[in-house]
Parts: sequence; structure tokens; C-alpha cells
Amino acid sequence: MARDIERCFLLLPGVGSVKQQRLFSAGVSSWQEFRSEKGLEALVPKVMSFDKWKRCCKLLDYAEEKLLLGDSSFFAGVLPRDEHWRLYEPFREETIFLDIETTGASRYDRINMIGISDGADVRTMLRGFNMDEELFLSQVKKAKLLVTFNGASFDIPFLKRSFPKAKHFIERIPHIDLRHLCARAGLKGGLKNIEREVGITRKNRTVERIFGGDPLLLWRTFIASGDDYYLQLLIEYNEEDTLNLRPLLEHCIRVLREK
DNA sequence: TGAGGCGTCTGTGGTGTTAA
DNA sequence: TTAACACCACAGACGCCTCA
Repeated sequence: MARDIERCFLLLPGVGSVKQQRLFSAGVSSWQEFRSEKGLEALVPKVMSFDKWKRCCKLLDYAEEKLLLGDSSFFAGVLPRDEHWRLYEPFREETIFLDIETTGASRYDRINMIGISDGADVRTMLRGFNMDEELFLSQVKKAKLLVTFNGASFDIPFLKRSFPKAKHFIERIPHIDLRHLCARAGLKGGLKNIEREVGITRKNRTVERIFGGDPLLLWRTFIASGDDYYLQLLIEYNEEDTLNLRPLLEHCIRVLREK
């Protein structure tokens, strides 16, 4: 069974959604089939010329080599952004899930907290404690795939501004923005609502009950009081946010596979 | 609770390119 | 030369977040 990425032809030049659909209709549904005798007969000359088919075959060879070498940055350049979810399967072990909390949404605001998860454990960085550009950079350098919720608009631009050294590396890593992937999977209405809809539960309800789900208020209370209890609550809140990204991504992928 | 700033995605229509 | 399709630009919608 071909992997998600090997069932996508949109990385090929001159192939869009219409032509891809024609390939599927012709019974060509994987890179392997595309390059086989079956692919040649189905495609040439009705869908593309022989020369173009040969060029596409070479590109698929190259893409396969990149998969074997574990080079995800190649796909960041050739694969449409809304198809980056197909890279989760081959790069699952090197995927990182990111969530940040900030002092505001403007360019002058700062990051208070960063949650970085491999899907199983979370590492939390706190401003004034352990938030460090080199530490963040070391995490990003290891990643082959980034997953956020609304990160394309919010988290990623913030991180690139805050950590200029990491900017270049972030740009090379394929990025899945769950906000838009959820929309394609028929899920809308913000992260917390979507979590409820999908059946993802939160263990710690204290933040919602006492602070209305407001991490900034929690941060300020901690700064004003110096009480570690509030800091611990905030860390747990961010950890749950970050950890819930993985089941949400896997839910969306299941839905998209069935489409 | 609504407003505002931010940046991206989606849908749409026009234009350019490719293949027959 | 023509038809089909990819690609690009633009506008509107949207969710993130904090602030008042």
C-alpha cells in the first residue's frame, strides 16, 4: 500500500488537481504505477507527452530518494502547502508540535511560553527562565515536520521574529497548520471547540474554571504573586494544548484519507 | 464580549502555457 | 490554431491573541 505522499502527484510540474483526478480515473494512483508500463499506457499521449512523462518519472525517482534520505525540505519547496499533511507518515518520528503563548498579537509583543512536543512528551520554555534561542534552535534543527494550530498566521511569524537564527531552519521545514487542515476535514470554530467536537478531553479544567481559559491572566497572576502554583497551572495548560495537536492531526488525516 | 491587528487560506476570474 | 489546464493576483473570510 503506497503511503499518503506516494499517492499525490501535485508535486509534479504542470500537474494540478484536475490532471491528478484524471490520473486517478485512469487507474494510476501511486508513484510506482505512474512509472510503470501501466502508467505509460494510461498517460501517453492522452494526458501528457512521452517526454513530459519521462521528466515526471525522473522527478518521482528523485522524490523517492529524498524520502529515503529523510530530506523533508525538498517537499517544502515542491508540494502545495495544503498537501504537507501527507508527509506525516514518513516523518512521524521527527515531527514536532508547537504552541506559544504571548503578551499580545502585535509585532511589539513577546513570547511568554513555548510548548514543543514530539507527540508524546512536552518541553516547555518560559520567558525569564529557560527560554533560549540556542535551545529552541537545537529542537528545530532536529525536526522534519512542524505542526501548529493557526501557526502560519500567528506562531510561526512570532517565532521567526523572536529567534532570527532559527528563521532559516523554520522556513525549510514543511509545516502543517491544523486550523486549515481541520477546515478541510469539516471542523471549524477554534481549537477548544474542535477538540470537544472530536472528543479530545482535557485533564486539567482548573484554568478554564478559574481564569476563563486565559493563559495571559495566569502568567500575570504568577508574576504578581510569585506563587509557583500559577506557573504550574500555566505549564500544564500549555502542555495539554501542545499534546492535543497530535490526536487532532491524526483525526484530520483519517478524514482526508476517506475523501 | 466585541474590536482590532495580523497573516494565511480559499474561491474566483483572468492570463499564460502546453500539447495535440 | 485551439482547447484544456495551470498559475497568478485579488478580495473576503477566518482564527489567533490581547485589550478595553
